[in-house]
Amino acid sequence: MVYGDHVEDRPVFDAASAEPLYMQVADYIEGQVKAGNIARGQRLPSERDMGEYYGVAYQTVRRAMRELRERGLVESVLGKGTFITKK
Amino acid sequence: MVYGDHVEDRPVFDAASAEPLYMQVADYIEGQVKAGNIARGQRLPSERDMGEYYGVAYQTVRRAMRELRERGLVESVLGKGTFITKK
DNA sequence: ATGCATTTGTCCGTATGTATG
DNA sequence: TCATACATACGGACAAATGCA
Repeated sequence: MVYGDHVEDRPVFDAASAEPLYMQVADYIEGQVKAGNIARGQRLPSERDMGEYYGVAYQTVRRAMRELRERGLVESVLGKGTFITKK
Repeated sequence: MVYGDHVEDRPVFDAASAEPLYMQVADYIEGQVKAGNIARGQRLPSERDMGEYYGVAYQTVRRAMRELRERGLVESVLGKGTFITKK
């Protein structure tokens, strides 16, 4: 999947929420995977692209990715990208 | 020496290490020279071949060669190859 | 003299990792 | 949180020099 393809509406994240932005992003992506909208083994868009797409900063996406790595949902490979773990 | 001849086990480089990959490669080759496993004046395998052999990208090998040139351990000649300096 | 293969050299694009303000 | 910069790493493409048939 490439951002630009229309798969679902861009989610709206609330910077004023008690829930940190990066957590909202992480939860959203986890939800997309669990809903089957993002396949296992699939590569996510670059962190920079996700930042633009979601309207949040690069570092916020990085925090979200770190969160997802800790949850075991994704794996990041330097120079290649971030991938949804097989299971 | 050609890679394919068995001289020593392929080293395993750790992409997750704090030590950059190119530095690990450079250090390994310097170690091989100092250990006498690679002779002075000898030509190294091509940078592309070393990349395949070591499981790293061509540009990463190039970076390692630059490091070794700066250390004075090797000299590169366009069209010919990279050679271990006499001293 | 003319190709052809080999090798180093250069550049670009993409991506993650780290650090700073 | 955001913006920016730099380092590291990979992949592809092309150029330049060398050597050989």
